[in-house]
Amino acid sequence: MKGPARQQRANLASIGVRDPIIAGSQGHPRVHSKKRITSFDIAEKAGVSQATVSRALRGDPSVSEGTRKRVEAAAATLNYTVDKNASNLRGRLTGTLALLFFEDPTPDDSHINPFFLSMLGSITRACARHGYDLLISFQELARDWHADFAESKKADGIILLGYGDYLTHTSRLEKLRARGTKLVSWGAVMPDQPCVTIGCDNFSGGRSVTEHLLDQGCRRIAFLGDASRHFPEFQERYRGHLQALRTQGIVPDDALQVDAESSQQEGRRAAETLLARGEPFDAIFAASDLIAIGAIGALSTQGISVPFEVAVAGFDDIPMASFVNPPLTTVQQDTRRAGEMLVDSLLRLIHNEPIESKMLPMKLMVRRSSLWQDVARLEPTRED
Amino acid sequence: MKGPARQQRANLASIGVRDPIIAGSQGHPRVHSKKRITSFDIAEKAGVSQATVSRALRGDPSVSEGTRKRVEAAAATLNYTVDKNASNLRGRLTGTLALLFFEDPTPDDSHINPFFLSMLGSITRACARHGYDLLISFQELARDWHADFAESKKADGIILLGYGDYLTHTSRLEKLRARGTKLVSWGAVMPDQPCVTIGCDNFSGGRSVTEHLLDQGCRRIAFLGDASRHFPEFQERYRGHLQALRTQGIVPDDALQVDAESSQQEGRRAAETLLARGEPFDAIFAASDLIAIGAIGALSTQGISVPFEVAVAGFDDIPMASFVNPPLTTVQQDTRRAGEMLVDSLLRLIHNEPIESKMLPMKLMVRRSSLWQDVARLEPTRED
DNA sequence: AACATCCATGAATACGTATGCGTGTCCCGG
DNA sequence: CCGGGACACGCATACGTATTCATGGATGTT
Repeated sequence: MKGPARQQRANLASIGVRDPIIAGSQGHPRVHSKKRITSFDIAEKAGVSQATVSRALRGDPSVSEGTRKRVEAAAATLNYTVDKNASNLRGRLTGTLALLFFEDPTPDDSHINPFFLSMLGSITRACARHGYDLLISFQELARDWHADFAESKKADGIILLGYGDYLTHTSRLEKLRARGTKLVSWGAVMPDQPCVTIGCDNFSGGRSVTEHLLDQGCRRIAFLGDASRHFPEFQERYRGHLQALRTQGIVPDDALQVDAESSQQEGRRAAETLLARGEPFDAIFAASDLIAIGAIGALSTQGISVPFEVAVAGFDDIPMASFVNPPLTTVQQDTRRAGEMLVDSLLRLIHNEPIESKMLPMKLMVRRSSLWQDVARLEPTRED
Repeated sequence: MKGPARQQRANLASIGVRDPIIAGSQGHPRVHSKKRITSFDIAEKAGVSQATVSRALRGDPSVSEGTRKRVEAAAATLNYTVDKNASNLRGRLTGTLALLFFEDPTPDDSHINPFFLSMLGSITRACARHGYDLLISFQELARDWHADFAESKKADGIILLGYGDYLTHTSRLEKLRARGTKLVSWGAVMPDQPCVTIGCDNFSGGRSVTEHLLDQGCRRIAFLGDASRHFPEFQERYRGHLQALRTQGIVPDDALQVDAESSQQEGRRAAETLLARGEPFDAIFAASDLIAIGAIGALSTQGISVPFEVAVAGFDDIPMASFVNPPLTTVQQDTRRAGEMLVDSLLRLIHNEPIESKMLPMKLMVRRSSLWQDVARLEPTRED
């Protein structure tokens, strides 16, 4: 026993000086009692030490049952909550995952791409199920996003989400990985991925769309979507498209491909470009549903009937797809499963369990927009 | 001066013992140099004290220009980022807002209500614009949500979002407010609100829908939506509906109101219930677009034509509304503006500026689903 | 030239929690 | 009656930053 030792600090019924051990120097008299309730208060109330409070509250087995109950009761009475900042500072985990969302290059600012909204929903849900919070942050591709989040320690891991080639910022990703930052990304699963990636099988998806259109008897199938390497997902879909064509012995015609990013405006524009070229075509494979919907609008404006004159298929199966007229044939990405996988993978990574990139299967959803041949012209307009 | 004083700590070129002042006892030799880079390291590198680093990095004007530059350079070189946990612990702000999202009572688990998804998007954007991060958390109404977030100090303020009567958990809200928690909510703006609320003018919106239907010549207008006090928004819409009727001297018929929560399933069920009652009706005012869409499905199944036999209007103007067939007449809530206002208000609250509840105007969007009377049966099916 | 002033900086904490280590107590076998 | 566990728990400290107070030097004033 060395003197009066450091008393339990507690600010419940306490006065003036905060910390007796240094009371000699000069304690700020801090009168305004609006202090935060801390574990010391709980400790006092429960008649134990702060350390025991901490242990009790986080379920340390070395605390006896009775003590735990008392502590919990005291905490409940005082409406005490652990300060996550302090907790995170001391421990090293935050119980939070970060979602970095990369904008489409065309931020039309009004609506977020519905597909990502859907992913957002499922990721949020998956996080909730695991007891994690989700920190969301929009990012412009140009910015120094890696710096902001890397070590700011606000999250235990990062999920990268977005269309486009954000994954090609390899140097940044490398830096992150070098520092041990845990991250997984959504996107095209490519051979030389700089980080673990979960994505849908865009290649197979693309192939099955084109196969379906070919089955309908279409022969000149246009592809609307940016096929450059800046949009790996689109590129994969395009590759699938080409392979399906070649399998049938059809030689792809470059004149039937028009670049477009994922929005209705772009889809409309692309379709108009296509029409302006004067190349005959009997089907459109749009790299995303939004493009498809925009394209249908353009065709419709020009009095071209879908699907009777031109069959159309999209990609993503956004909720809208089944409600447009005609209902849109498309490829469904299982966003629910995808979100879960992203979160699961990230959590495993955080716990140092082995994980690897994975490709999810896709499902072709055939609806009226692609039923080109001799199809029932009977039912004029009904929901699917 | 008491002895060698506590040296600048720095772990860059340092060896073994971490903290010289307690070196006497026994310092863990911590060999693995995977230590975090701290402001002390920057301080050493820049030849200043840790305090100066902190000041320089957060733009304290008392730091000279030269010093600041040197510090910034050092920080950049070492890839240093401020540890938000420590920073938040010391300062009292987190630079983060929390969004508590209350599930619809019917969590169909696959898709989030599109209206809220839209709000989510605009809130996220607004936060980003203000340089705040957004922490998202789903909540079940039953749970002790107030405890979890109140003082966990992960966020500077809270936005409450959800349909339903979560705002009536007055005791919880009171507790929060008593503790000085900053919060704003989205919802029906009612007289005795327990906290600042931003909401749309549901009453006027409801009234204008019914006025429009009356203008079309409809006289027996059914209302599909829960009109109980558990859904204040719906209730307000219903009140607006009733007022419009009474203004025209029409006596509301209780048989024309069917409870429904906001989902397609519920809409379908409600419409079936209505039909089963055998009461004649010539229009449906659905309390939300999802309900409306479900109802149209039910009518369509029974071979009842919309809008020729029954006019239908919804509420919310979710993206889908303009794409269903027929395009749905509805009331637009300006989610973009709403999200901005929520964030703005919360930030003001945090900065102790005065704010008050506010109601946003709504806009009636007339589309084909409600054009009941002598309308052009010409155009069979075209996008809006 | 002496003194008040201002500026840039350093020293010393506090923020609230988690945890390694040590200690007192109780129980049991010998 | 004693030694050795096992068990619960308290002590002291570190986590990394922000801020208050003190300080030393440069500048301005009479």
